[in-house]
Amino acid sequence: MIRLQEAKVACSNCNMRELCMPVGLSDDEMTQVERLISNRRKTARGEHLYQAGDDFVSLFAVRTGFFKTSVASEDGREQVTGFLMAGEILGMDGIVSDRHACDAVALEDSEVCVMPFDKLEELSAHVSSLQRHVHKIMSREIVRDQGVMLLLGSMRAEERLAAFLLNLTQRLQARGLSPSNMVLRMTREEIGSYLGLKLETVSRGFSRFVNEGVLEVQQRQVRVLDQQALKSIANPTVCA
Amino acid sequence: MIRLQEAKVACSNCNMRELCMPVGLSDDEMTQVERLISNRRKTARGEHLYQAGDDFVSLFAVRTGFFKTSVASEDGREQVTGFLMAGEILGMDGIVSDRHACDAVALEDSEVCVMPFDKLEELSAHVSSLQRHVHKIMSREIVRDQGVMLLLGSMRAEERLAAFLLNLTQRLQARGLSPSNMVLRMTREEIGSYLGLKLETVSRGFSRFVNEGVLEVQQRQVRVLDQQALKSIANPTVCA
DNA sequence: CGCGAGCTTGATGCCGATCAATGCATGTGG
DNA sequence: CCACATGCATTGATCGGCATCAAGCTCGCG
Repeated sequence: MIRLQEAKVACSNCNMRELCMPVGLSDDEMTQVERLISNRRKTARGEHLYQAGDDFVSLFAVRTGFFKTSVASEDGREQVTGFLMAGEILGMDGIVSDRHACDAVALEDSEVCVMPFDKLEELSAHVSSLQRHVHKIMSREIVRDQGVMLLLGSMRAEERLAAFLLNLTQRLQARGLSPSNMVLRMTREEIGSYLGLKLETVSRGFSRFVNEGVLEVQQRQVRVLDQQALKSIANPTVCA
Repeated sequence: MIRLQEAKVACSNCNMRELCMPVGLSDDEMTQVERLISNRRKTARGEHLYQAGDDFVSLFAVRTGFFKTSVASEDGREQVTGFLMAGEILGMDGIVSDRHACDAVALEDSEVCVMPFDKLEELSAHVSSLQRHVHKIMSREIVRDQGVMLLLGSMRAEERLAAFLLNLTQRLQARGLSPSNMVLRMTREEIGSYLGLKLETVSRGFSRFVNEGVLEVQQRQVRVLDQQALKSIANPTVCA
């Protein structure tokens, strides 16, 4: 009889493998990694995976679903710092002080693989490709953040929006999904927070793109009609 | 006879030690770390320590001097992503793709300790406190970047400027320097780029703070007269 | 069905960008 | 030592993009 517990999906079979797992592991090493992350956790839409101030114990790999991360200033302003989809890693903000520095909230019912960080460190001391992988994941996050700074510091509203949409299409494509047809998991307000804009500005941007024939938008359903146009908007001088 | 080569300053004697070195190393481990970073490099004011696209080989610890890091969009806009002073670590942007993703430029004559990254990984596999330290340094950078996003995405011009000055005072204080008396190493334009503002706006902000009795400013010489006022400007609701 | 959360769209206003002129310090060559 | 150039900073005037305020719309859901 099948257990009522969720059926285990091993990393070696996981279709997100190439996104969150180092390549070139031996069978033995793979087994060790699978033991490390044998634990899973479901997070319902709207629930926190963790909050600022929580003890840091584990990193999380998104298996299914969609998350946002956000930081709040002391006076209550919230800044969305990222949107995360399957195969991406959450929680690295907590390493430095053993407490999480931001909130992570599921924007739809989601499931993550739990990776206890002390175990991850221990194993990566013996498996150099895993060690390298951990470093690359953290470095990737640093580079991504620099890109967001560039966006927030030097782009105008419609450029930001175009860059945001392009980024989404690329990440969907990397997962074998349609890059032109997507359902946004977040509200206009959350997009605005991420992009340093008000929700009305985001909405107007979408409307403008629709009028220009770049997008079709129906609520959160977005279809990219002219990816090239998006690129030229996001990066005017190069693509004009 | 003393060698004309620079006299070696061992990490164990370096006054930046507690900033860039893990605590609790045994003598033997400390020796290994010192061997790892035995190499130094001087960078004259205005010169690049590295540029976007350069092969990534090493991390760098600032020994003396001052750096900025910046990313450029394809159409040439530049965004300053950080200012680095003694004891801080440069180069982690290069790990993910084995190429540097940003530029690092010395804003005054500077010297860095060179830490070959493959050696650092090898050693950190054997010295767990070093491994942990590397992770913390990268995590700290991620958290810092989130703070900059919050600043760029949700603060107004004078709030940004106040937060920037407060951050500088804190870092100077951590180095045993006067938190109230500082010489800015960067131009108004570079401050503006970092804060997502134009240089005129930065200048006007300084002038306003001077009128309000919060600062004294003479060119790049800045004296903080009222740190509490700066805090209440940076974070209006909490400190008002 | 009716409520409420989220979205769109319009009117207005303000903050910071832009444009422009001047000031100031440093350096360089006559 | 002065004349001039150059880079950086300050300050004023004006402009424009996005925020703000406000009203109505859509859709999912109890």
